[in-house]
Amino acid sequence: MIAIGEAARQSGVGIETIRYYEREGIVPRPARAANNRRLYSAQDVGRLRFLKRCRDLGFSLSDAKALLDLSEGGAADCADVSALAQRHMESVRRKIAELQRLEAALSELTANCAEGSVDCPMLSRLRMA
Amino acid sequence: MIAIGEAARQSGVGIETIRYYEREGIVPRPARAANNRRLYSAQDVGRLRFLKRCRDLGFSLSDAKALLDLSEGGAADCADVSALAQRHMESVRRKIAELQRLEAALSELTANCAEGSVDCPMLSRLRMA
DNA sequence: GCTTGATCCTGTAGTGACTACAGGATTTAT
DNA sequence: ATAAATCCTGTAGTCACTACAGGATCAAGC
Repeated sequence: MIAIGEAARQSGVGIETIRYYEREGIVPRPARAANNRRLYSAQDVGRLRFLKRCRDLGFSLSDAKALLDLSEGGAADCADVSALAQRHMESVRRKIAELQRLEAALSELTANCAEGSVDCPMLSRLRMA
Repeated sequence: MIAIGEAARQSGVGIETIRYYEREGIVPRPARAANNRRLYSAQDVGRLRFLKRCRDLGFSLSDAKALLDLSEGGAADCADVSALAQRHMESVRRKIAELQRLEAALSELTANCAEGSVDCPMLSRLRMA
């Protein structure tokens, strides 16, 4: 059993974030030492590492929690996991498309910029009625 | 001079958002009718439309405010505008790259999924020590 | 035994950019 | 006269943390 600082180091999840996950019920309340300090088992650290990986993959915290629950539930519902991941992938793809739209628009707006024209072409486009 | 609802319709900025911009000092306080209701001029609506376009291009509210200030300052500093836009474009490109990384990782993780294997391959990867 | 620094605790408030009420006043249309 | 729409102020909620404040405890070195 290790202290919260060591659990943070081993899992990659920050100390304050671990306490936040506990408050939010994302992870179970850990054991406590006689001095009231939190004590984490290897399984606790495993849960935190799992959550960290989900977050790094862009899953929302509630999706990460759902995946964790699926992972700990006896039946490893691969289909459920896959569906969740597919939905997330589609949202990632939509975000990429949206950002590419932004990039194209910005690129076009700034194209005629910095040519020393009297009125900045980007600003006039943004001002258009 | 028009009421806030009409200003919202004409600018595309929501009523609550307009009041929020006013509270935050993004736009000047508008005129008021005798009954204390806000009254917007064509210039006010123009400012809101300008901000809406900046936000739709992904600029932060403070960047949008900076662009608005540049737009209203006498000297249309095209170079400043361009620099701001370039910085924003780079952040957009970084976000695209990050999301593409996510997409690739998700795609790889789900590749072997839904094959009816005993243990879901995505979950086991997320659980790895 | 004492000091110093590291670590831990609880609880609260801040972030960005809105959004959603609550509870009330006034205006417009029927 | 009444009903529906619009407006007002003020506060709280969203997401996922992050940053304190203010204190307690612990470990290491002298």
